[in-house]
Amino acid sequence: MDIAEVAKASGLPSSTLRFYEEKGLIQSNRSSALRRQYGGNILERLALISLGRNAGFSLDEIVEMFTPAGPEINRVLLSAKADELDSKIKELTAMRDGLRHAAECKAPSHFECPKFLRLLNIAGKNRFRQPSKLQEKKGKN
Amino acid sequence: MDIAEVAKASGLPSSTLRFYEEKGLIQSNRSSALRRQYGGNILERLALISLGRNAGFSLDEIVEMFTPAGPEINRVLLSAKADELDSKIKELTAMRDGLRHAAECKAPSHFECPKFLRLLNIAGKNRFRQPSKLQEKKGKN
DNA sequence: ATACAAGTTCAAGTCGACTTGAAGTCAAGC
DNA sequence: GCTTGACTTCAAGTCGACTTGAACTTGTAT
Repeated sequence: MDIAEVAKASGLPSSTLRFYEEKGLIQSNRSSALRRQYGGNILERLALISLGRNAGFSLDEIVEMFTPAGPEINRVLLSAKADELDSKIKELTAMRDGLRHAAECKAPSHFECPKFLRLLNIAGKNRFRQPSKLQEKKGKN
Repeated sequence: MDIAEVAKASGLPSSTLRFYEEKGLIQSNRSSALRRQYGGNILERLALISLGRNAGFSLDEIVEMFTPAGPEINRVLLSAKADELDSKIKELTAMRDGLRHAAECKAPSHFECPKFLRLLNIAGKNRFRQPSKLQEKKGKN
């Protein structure tokens, strides 16, 4: 597959594909002179990347997961990420319920409805400055 | 409360408080010459903002929710946001389960384990380019 | 042979959410 | 009356994830 095909099939612009390659997220072999050619698993890989991004991972984190740097490290990382997702899910659930309520509540300002606030407080364990933002500062090299 | 107190109580640097004010997220009355003074509800408001950010709303979206621009519009917006959160929650849940499995799975590369991939595909309804990124392009005036 | 489309590199620009820096204001303490 | 320290404004910088632009090479069509 050449870059245009992959771009079309994935919906990603070719600039993004080049950028991902530069970041080490995907690979290509240069068939002819300098043109990129992609293998059949490229779409699956891109889907995975997109999924990871959707779940809140940074590109750097996704790179780390792809390359099994250390066998132990990755498992720990994965578990930790799962835990983060778990609390994020709880938060979003509370937020969703709060929003649903607010959409039906007749309080003048949604954000001042006591029921709404109570719902939100469930998620508000980590108020203000979120301590784990799902992507930590990572300081590459 | 002056800005230092709010900063300490909220954990937000004063630069952020000024920035939020500029964006219209919070207000202050200038007591003495030019120094900001904040009312008692400021912390609640900041908590709400933080919560919204955590849930994936942009600052512009949060501003819109605070100001009841049109009574109908906001309800619709809120419902729509709740729906978005709902699908996001489903995605994250699948991702979390996938990660949990991967953390225990003995496949060489986690992202190549078929069970992991199957789990992820549940979330993969919207593969690649995510169509609603939870923050839409909004083009302010 | 030449034009053209599609690829390439590399540098710079964009966007949201802040942060940082320079330069100035002001009340309080010495 | 002058320093100090906490505030102020405004401009510019940062960071991640891309996008855009300029300049260049290549394979195919005319």
